[in-house]
Amino acid sequence: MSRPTRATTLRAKVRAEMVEEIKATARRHLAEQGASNLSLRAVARDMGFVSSAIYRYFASRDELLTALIIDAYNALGTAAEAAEAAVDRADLAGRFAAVCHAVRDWARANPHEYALIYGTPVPGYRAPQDTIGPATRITNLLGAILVDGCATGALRAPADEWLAPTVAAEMAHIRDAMFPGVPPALLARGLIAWTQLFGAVSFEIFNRLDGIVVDRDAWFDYQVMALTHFIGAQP
Amino acid sequence: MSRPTRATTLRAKVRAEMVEEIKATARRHLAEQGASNLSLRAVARDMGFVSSAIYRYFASRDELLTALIIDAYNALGTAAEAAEAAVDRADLAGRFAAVCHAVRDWARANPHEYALIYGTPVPGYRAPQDTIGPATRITNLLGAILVDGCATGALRAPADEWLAPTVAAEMAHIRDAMFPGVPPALLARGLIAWTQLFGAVSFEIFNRLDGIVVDRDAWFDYQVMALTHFIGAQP
DNA sequence: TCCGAAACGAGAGCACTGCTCTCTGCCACA
DNA sequence: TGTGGCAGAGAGCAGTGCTCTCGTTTCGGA
Repeated sequence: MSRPTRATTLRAKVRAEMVEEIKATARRHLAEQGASNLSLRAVARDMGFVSSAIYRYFASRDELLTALIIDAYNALGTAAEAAEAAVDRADLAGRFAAVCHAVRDWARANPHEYALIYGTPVPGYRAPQDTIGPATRITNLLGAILVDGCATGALRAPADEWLAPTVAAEMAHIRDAMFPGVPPALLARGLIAWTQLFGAVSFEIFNRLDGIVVDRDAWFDYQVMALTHFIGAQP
Repeated sequence: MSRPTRATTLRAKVRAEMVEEIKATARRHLAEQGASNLSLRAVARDMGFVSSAIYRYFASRDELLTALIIDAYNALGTAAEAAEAAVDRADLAGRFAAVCHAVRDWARANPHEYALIYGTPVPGYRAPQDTIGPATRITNLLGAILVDGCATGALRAPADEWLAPTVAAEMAHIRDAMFPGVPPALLARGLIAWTQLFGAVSFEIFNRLDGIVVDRDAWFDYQVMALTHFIGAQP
């Protein structure tokens, strides 16, 4: 305990690099064959050693998948945050569109990783505690747009909206916990926008649009426009 | 060729029953463990015979899954059609709500089957031709509401909508092929409603709402209400 | 009514999977 | 500098999808 966790002993550093390398290889396999076919043995083989060696770094296949899930959430979050940060703070519609397009672009570039985090939950269910932090980066980003809009007066509650009492109460609770100053009726619309964003991206990534919509870019733009209007932001 | 296909020879009948029994058993396993863990051997074992016997009826595990997918589409379609048919034809909002609630109810009652058809596409991708017919029953139902509304004048194109030329052209094409009389701008909204419906149900079924929304019924009602308004139907 | 063909289920076997356990060599650390 | 602990190898277990072969049963056309 004298000099206990010398943050990075050489051994720890090598180990961390190994972990990264395994994840990178697994990610490559993922991109080629999807999550359900991800084989620990194949990953090990690909790296030139035997399958049991992987278990020095990940206790199980599920643990590897969980690590990939967390990385995916973070990659998506980073991409969206970067895109949103590049837009003028006062341009709420622009910020919203930036998030939407960043999510879609990342999903199209990494469809299997997107499926990993926004597709069917694979086993009974997973989502250990470690994943919820990275998972909320997108919602925080969207929520911040509402908060800023309300703070400057650019956004206000939709006039003629009626919320069921329980819904209104839940929205108020979320507002108090995370998004100060956003009226329940507006927050509800924000939640719908969040749902719709991932619904739209999932439909595209999971081939629901095949044979229906050809110009996917234009169609997505239209959907973003509709959502922008729905939350009351001025384009 | 004299009495050639005596539609149901005894053998054919027994065979068909066997197929149904295998599917039923597989469906049971599915409900317990999800699609990725569905084991042909386990299904066979459960039915009291050896795994190779299954291959007399299904050429592969994927073929069994495809059969289950088609059944799932049909079960969902039947449920939605029945619910919608029970509503007064002139009550467009009621018909729309009936479809939405039927989809959600069926999904909650059969989450793994829902995941099978609206979750991540499992292998590289499948969706053989046989699945697209049953898959369109919901869209036809939703489209018919728009068609009827336009025919009676209860629905009209949203006034201030601007569609990109390619989107407008694609909507016009879909209208001509399937939904006569529905203006492009309204059809586009209908497509968004369709996307949003399954986006909302998927979010609920795939646990995205955990820790966010408690009263799922009220929340879904609210979403349906917003969509009803969005397509211009009077509640 | 009878016989050939077709269908059927059993069983062994192949190549693969995740995971465990044991063994050995080596090297970073105290 | 000596060594404890870590890394990787390898064998092995139980499970998977799928193939092939082999008797048996049973259907149905002549």
